[in-house]
Amino acid sequence: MTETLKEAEKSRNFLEEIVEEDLKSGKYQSITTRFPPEPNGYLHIGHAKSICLNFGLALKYGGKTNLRFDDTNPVTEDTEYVDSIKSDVQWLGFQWAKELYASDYFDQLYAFAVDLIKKGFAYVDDSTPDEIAAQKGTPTEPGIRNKYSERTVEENLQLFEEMKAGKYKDGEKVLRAKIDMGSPNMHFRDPIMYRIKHAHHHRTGDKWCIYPMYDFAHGQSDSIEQITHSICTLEFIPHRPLYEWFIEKLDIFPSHQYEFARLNLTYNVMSKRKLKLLVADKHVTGWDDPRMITIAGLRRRGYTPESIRELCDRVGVVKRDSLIEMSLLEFCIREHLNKIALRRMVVFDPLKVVITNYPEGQSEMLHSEDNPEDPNAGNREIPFSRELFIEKEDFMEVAPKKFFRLAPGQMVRLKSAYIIKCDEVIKDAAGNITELHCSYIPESKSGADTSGINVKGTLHWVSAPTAISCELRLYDRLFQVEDMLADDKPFTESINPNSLVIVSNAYAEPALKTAKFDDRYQFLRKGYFCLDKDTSEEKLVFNRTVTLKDGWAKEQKKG
RNA sequence: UGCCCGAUAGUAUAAUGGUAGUACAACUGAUUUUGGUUCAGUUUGUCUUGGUUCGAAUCCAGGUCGGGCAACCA
Repeated sequence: MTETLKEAEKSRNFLEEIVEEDLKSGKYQSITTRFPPEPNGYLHIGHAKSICLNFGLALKYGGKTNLRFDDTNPVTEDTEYVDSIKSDVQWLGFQWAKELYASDYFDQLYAFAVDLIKKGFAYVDDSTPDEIAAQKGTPTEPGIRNKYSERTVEENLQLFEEMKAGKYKDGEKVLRAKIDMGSPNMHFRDPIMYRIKHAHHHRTGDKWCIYPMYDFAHGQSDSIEQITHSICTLEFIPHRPLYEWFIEKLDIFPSHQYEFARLNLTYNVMSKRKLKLLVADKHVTGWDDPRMITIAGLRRRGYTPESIRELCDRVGVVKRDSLIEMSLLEFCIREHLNKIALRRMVVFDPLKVVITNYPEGQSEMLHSEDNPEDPNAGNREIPFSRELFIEKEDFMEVAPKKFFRLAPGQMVRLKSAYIIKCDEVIKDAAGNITELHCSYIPESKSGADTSGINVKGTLHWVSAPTAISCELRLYDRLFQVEDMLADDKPFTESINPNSLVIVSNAYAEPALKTAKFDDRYQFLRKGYFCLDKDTSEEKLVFNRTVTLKDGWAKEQKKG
């Protein structure tokens, strides 16, 4: 074990420090956390950070984590989202102790509300939403209490029961906590606990027409489950005193809330509302469009759970806002894919090459490693013949001196095959290059090279007679603005028009005919790819997960 | 002009009163049958002003800057 690794092990984030202290002091024998999504959209990579944190903490310290759906607003929620969330959490590699729903606690929550009414801490308010907002004051001016706050306990009890019984229409009445209309914390100005919604709930059906607000559901749900560490994002900090107030007045298990900074990524939006809009307005093909930073999108794009967990590990857990560079996510996926991806050759933009000194009709099978990083990955055979395809961009008629590829009179190696020399450039009447005539060095066969020739460049290639056609989907960032949160424009105006480029007819080596959905591929010198679900009998479709780092592109930029 | 958070290289994070370190990014170079990988190296940092202290990124005070809070959303 190296010195630096020891150091790294010693370094704990602030939540780990809190948990360790709580365990050490005997405050808790073991910890329980929860991941509490609202089933109103698909999970994104920001949720992945929360998932890794909540499940990771419990895993590290021998505790449990519940998956609890915060389903207190029936009009936005749906079982489609419940299903997707469950499968995404599992795909990320985590297993919850219990699958729970805030709606499981509706009866208990109602009883809690009755308890608070009896204690004089809650009242039924008939004001309209506008009136309530007006009476709330502003951050710099205190609010005012209305006459409804003076209702008796008996009156409140009866009215609340009538609300539950469906006697009133949506918005006609609310139940409010009686706290402090002059509090500098806006959340203390008699927050709404229950509102009337005659809406069908995805789990409780039509049993209820009143639903608890987040503030009156979350802390108590935590408490019911005996959550020891309730971890949420920074914007809930002002809610914490209220979270504690309800628990104290109800005199129930004291869960505690801790806040960390949500994950932000450059060139991305991290808001369910915005992601939903991208789907609804068809800027993308769906929640699992490979350009989306949803878990489903990343999965389809070819990201591995390992790489996403690695990112969440690396970004850290702190209380200050941050914006993580996409290059870190790309580093994480390249690091993993480099280890596991099977190497294959695919020509995106073909240029025909005829090996003039290779006999017509002849062919041979060449051996190549499936992954040079992993000797256990095995080998495959690649056909070689007189007619090949190489990448158009790998040939230049007039080449700069650092161009280590093909040019008239120049030699390159064909990966796992022979060294070839470009003898002649064939053009059509319009002057376009149609093919290259090259000669190969028979003694330069890969693995048995006795030619003594050293070449700077190695190209990928595909034998023409056995090439198979496939479609390639090349993805780029969905947005053009680095910091989307700081951007004033409507976010849809920053969409990258080139976020998807389709190569409809690329040539692949025959081994890809049997490509599998779970396998990851590196198309040599091009990038990492995976099979897309749109693949059919007639057509193979591959998604580009991420490009390879491109040193040549950098060199060119320098001019 | 209220209240609550926060501030360490380009980005992110560590140092818990005692040598400012790590990763990503960038840049050099070596290796390479992927201009990939790998390896070696370089550049860049404690918001500010005071105070406490032998000693401050760390503690205290003022300021500056950034974020959040006035949904019958979560």
